[in-house]
Amino acid sequence: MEHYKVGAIAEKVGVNVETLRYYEKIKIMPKPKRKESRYRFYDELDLRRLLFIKRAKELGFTLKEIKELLNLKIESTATCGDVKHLAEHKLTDIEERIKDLKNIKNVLIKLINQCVCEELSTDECPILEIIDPKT
Amino acid sequence: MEHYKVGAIAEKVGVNVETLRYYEKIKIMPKPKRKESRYRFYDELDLRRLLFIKRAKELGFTLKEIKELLNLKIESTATCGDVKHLAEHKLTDIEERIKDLKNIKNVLIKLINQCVCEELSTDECPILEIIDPKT
DNA sequence: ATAACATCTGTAGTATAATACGGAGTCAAG
DNA sequence: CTTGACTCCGTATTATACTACAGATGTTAT
Repeated sequence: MEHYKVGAIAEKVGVNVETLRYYEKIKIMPKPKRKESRYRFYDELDLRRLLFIKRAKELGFTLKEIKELLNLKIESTATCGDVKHLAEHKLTDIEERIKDLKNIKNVLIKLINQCVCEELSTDECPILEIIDPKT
Repeated sequence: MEHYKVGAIAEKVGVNVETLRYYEKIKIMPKPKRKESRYRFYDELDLRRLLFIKRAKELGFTLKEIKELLNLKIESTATCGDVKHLAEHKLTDIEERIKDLKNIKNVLIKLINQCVCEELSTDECPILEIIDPKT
């Protein structure tokens, strides 16, 4: 199994070393193993987790929400319903995000295609169509 | 044309009155008209703009990025190429976001379907499949 | 073996995006 | 015509998410 010192994993993912310590403190990353030197050592699973956190943040999730996403797993029949409920809620949220991003995408495509330098309506912002597109 | 005092538009959109003043200060919302009372008055266009800002923020854009999106418009042949370039860049970004959100969506769906309370693999986090799905 | 560099801990500081507060002016209902 | 709600402005404070620093210890390349 591959393993990384804090500086190596930080560089690989493109975050600051201090960020890793911070994530450990707020318990979004687990406490890594230590060598006799007391240095932190991370593995592939940590790497994937960190990559996920980074991307989810870019997608607009807070660290709190990301923590929830990462803790979604079915542990027993007892909690199964709760987890399912939470996951369904997240799913709805994500479907709405996708929908809205697709709207933005369409407006951008229109904007780019208009960009053949035709005459255009004065100073109207095409982006505003996103929220309330002209039918 | 409909018009709103600051409290009215704030409530309609679901933001704080102070937030509107803040957006004005950082120039992401334009300076609204004032009545003799010096009260701010907003119109439908302001409303749409504010709604867009709110949603774009939830989608993970910073206020700086949202400002850029809102300023995307083709003003003259001179800047046409630049705007097109910027818009294309944003488009790529948005397409990647959609792709990643769809991955998360698929994992959540799988998770929800597993939720018929079958026996499940120990304590593996299914969410980690998102970044690097098992082929 | 001795620089140069990485990591350790704890604490302090920063950037972004609000959010709150104080004291004064404005509006609208009874 | 006053009283309570709304708005004004400037400034201060807060929450989130880092980011930097200091001083000590551990590692590595020559």
